[in-house]
Amino acid sequence: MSATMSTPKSSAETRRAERKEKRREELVDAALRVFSRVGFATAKMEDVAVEAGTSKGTVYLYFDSKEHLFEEMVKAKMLPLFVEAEAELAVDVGSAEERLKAHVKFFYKKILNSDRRQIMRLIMAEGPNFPHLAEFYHANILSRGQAMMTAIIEEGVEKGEFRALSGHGLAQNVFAGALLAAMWKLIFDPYQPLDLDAYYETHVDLVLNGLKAT
Amino acid sequence: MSATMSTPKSSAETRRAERKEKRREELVDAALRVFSRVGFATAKMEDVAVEAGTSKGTVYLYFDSKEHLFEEMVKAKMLPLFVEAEAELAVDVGSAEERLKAHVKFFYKKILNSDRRQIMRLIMAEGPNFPHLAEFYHANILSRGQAMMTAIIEEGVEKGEFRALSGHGLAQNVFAGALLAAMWKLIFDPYQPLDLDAYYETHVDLVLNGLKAT
Amino acid sequence: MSATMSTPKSSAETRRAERKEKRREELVDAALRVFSRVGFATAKMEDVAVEAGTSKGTVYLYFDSKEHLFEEMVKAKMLPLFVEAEAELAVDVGSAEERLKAHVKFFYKKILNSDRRQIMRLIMAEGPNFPHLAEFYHANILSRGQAMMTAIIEEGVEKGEFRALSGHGLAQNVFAGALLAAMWKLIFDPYQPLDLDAYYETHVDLVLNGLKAT
Amino acid sequence: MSATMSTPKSSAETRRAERKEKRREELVDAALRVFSRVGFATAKMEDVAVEAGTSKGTVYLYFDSKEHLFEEMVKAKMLPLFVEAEAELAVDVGSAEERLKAHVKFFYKKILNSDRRQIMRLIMAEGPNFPHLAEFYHANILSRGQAMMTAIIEEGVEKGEFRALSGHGLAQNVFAGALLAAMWKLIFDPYQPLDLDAYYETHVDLVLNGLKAT
DNA sequence: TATGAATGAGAGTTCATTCAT
DNA sequence: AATGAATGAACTCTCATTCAT
Repeated sequence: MSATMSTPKSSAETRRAERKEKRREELVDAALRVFSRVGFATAKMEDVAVEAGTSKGTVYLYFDSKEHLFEEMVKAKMLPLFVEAEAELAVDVGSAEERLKAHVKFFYKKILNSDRRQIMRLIMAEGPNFPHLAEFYHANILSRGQAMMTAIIEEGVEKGEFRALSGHGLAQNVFAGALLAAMWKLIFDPYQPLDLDAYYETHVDLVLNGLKAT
Repeated sequence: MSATMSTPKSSAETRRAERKEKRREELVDAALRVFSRVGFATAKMEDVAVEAGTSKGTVYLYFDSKEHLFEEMVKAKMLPLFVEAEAELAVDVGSAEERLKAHVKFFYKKILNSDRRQIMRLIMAEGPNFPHLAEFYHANILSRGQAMMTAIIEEGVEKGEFRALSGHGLAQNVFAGALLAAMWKLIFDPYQPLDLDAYYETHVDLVLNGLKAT
Repeated sequence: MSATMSTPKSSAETRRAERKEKRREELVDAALRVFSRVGFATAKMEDVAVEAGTSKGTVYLYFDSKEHLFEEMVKAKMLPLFVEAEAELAVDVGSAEERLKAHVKFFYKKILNSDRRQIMRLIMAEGPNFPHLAEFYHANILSRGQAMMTAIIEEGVEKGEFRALSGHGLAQNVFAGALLAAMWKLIFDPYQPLDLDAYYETHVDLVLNGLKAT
Repeated sequence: MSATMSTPKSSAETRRAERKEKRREELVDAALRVFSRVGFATAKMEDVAVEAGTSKGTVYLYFDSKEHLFEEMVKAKMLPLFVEAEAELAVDVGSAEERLKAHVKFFYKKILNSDRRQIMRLIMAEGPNFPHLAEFYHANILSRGQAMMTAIIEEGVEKGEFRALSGHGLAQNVFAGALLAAMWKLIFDPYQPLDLDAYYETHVDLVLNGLKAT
C-alpha cells in the first residue's frame, strides 16, 4: 500500500492472478462437461482444452495430469456446496420434519437438478480407480451430509416426532431415493422419463411416514 | 446329412457345441471380473483372455468386439435372474408385507451379495456410452423388477395393508436403499464399513412403515 | 523327439522362435544405426521401426522402452566381442610386444573399423544418463579389456621386455590413442581426415617405445 | 549525440552494456551446468533460465535458440583458453621435454580439472548433430592445440631430444591419454576411481619415453 | 479352433518458442 | 529489459483388432 510504486504493479499482478483463476474455473467447467459426456477414461485432454477455448498445452499449466484434473474438478465443484448448505440450512428452527424436508429439497435443487448429478455418477463409475478421490468424497461430502441428516433425525426422536429406528444406515436410506433419481435421470430417462418434482413428493412422503412415530 | 449318419456326427457336434458354450461362459465370467476391476475403457482384451485362460485371438472368435463382449456379459449375467426370481417369488401367498420383504431380500441375496452388484455399477458408469445396453437393461431388468414391486404394492393397497401413495417413482423408492447399499459396498466400504444385514433391516423397516396404512 | 507328434509342432515353434530372434537382431541393428545418427534423445522409436522394416508397435513387443532398447543394443553389440577376442588372442605365444600389438590391432579392426566405434561414442554421450549402462559397460567391456592388457604388460615386465612403470592407468594409457581415433573419425574426419592405418602405426610405435626397457 | 551530452549518456549506456554482458555470462555459465548435467537434447531452456536466476523469456533476449545457446556457450568457454595458454606457454625456453610437460600439465589443470572436461564430452556427444560447432571446435581448439604440440615435438627432434617418429597423428597420440582421463572421470569414476595426479605421471612417463631418442 | 505376432491409430505429456503486458 | 502464460508440434507408449500359421 505504499502509494507510489506498489499500486500499479500489484494491479497488473492482480489482473494476471484473476485471469489465471478464471482460466482455472473455465477448465474445471469444461472438464466436468467432457468427463460427464464420456467418462474419465474416454475423455481426451484435447477435448477439455477445446471445450474451454484453449489449447492442449494450457491444460497442463493448470493441472499436472488428467488424474489431477479429474480430482480437482470434483473438489472444486462439490466443496462450495457445504458453504451454501450450512448457510441455508443451519437455522435451528421448525420441526424436525420441516428441517428434513428442507435438507432433502436442497439436495434435489443443488445436485439433482444441476451438473452435479453427473459428479455423483462419475464417483460411482471411477471411485474404485481413484481411491484417493473416493476417500476425499466420503470424508468431505458424504460424512458431512450424513452428519447433518443424523442430527435432524435424532432431534426428531428427542422431540417425539420420529420413532427410534435401528440406526445402521438410516441417514443413507433417507437419501437413497435421491441417488436413484440422479442415476435414473442420467441413464434411463429416455426410456422411462422421471418427473423429478413428483418423484420428490413420493420420496419425502415415503420416508417421513417411515420415520414418524405412530 | 442322411439320417443314418446323423447320430454319431451330431454327438460330436454336440460335444463341440457344449465345449463352445463352456468357453463362452468362461469368457463372460472373466469379462465380468476384469471389467469390475478396472471399468470398461481401462480393461484390456488381453486381460480378459488371460483371466479366462485363453489367448487374445480366441476372444474374437466368440465376440466381435470389446463393446459386444461387454454387452453380452451384462445380458448373460442378468437375464437368468428373472428365471430364478419368478420361480422363487411368483407364489401368490402371504401378506403383501411378506411378499415385499421376500422381494427385497431376494435382491440383497442375489445381487448385493454377489458379483452382480458390480454390474449395477458398470451400468451406472458406462450407461451413457452404451445407450443400447441401457435400453436393454431398462427393458429387461428394471421394468420387470419394477412391475413385480408395483404389483405387490397395489395388492397391499387393495388388501388395506398399505396406504395409497402418490405413485410416481414409488417402486424405485422402495428399491433405492438397495442401490445405495450396492454402491457403498463397492466404493466407500473401506472408509465406513456397511453391515449389509443391519442395513437391510433399517431399509425394510423404514420402507414398510412408510407404506403402511396408519 | 517322440517321432509322431512333436516334430511338426516343435518345428513350427522353432521356426517362430527363430523368426523372433531374427527380428530382435534386426531391431538391434536398426537401433544402432539410428542412435548413431542422432543420439539417444533425438532418436525416434518410429525411425528405428522403419529402419528395421517394421512398425512402431512391433518395437515394443521386443523392448519395453526406448531406454531398454538402447541398453540391450549396447549389450547385444559388445558382448560377443569377448568371445571372439578370447578365441583369437588367448594363445599364449610370442613376445609380450607381439601380443600387445595383436590386442591393439584387434581393437582397431573390431571396433574402430566397424559400427562399434559409434557405441563407444554413445557411451561417452549418454553414460551419465544411463548409470546402469555405464556400470555394465565398465564391468563387462572396460575391465575385461583392461585385465587382458594389464596381464600382457606384466608378462612383458617379467620377461624383461618392458620397464616397470608406475601402474595407475597404464592399461588405459595404452588404449587411449584408440579412443581418440574413434572420436576423431566420427566427428572431425571431414575437417582433418585421419588415416587409421598410419595412425595405428604411430600409436603402437609410441606406446611400445614408451614401455620398452632401455 | 553532441559531445557534451555524450558523457553521462555513455556512462548509462556503459552500465547497461556491462549489465548485459554480465547477464550473458551468467546464462552461459548456467547453460554449461545444465547441458553438462543432462546433455543437449534433454536440457530444458527453462532449467537454464532458473539456473541463471532469470525467466524463460529472458534467455531468448540473449540467444536466438537452444542451438545458438549451446554453440555460444562452447565458444565462450573454450576460446579464452588460448589467450591463457599462449601467455603461459609461449615462452621459448627450456628443453622440449620440459615444454611438452608444461603443455600437458596445462591441459590437465585447465580442462581435466575443471568444468571444461564436460565440454569435451558434449562435443563427443553432440558433434554429429552440430557440424558447424564441430568445425569450429576443430579449427579453434584442436588444430591450435595440435599445432603447439607439433611445434614442440619438431623442436625436440631438431635438438636431438626426440626420435623422428612417423608423424601421422602423433600430436593426437600425445594428448590421447588426457581425453581418456576426461571421459573416465565423467563416466566410470564411480566404478573405478581414477587418481588424476597419478594418472598424469603415467601418461607423461609413457609418452616421453615413447618419444625419446634411444 | 486357437494362437500370438504384427499393426497403426490414438492419447497423454513435454517443451521450444512467441508475445502481450 | 523482463516476464511467464499460451501454443501446438512432436514423441513415447498402448491396445483393439487382424491374420498367417
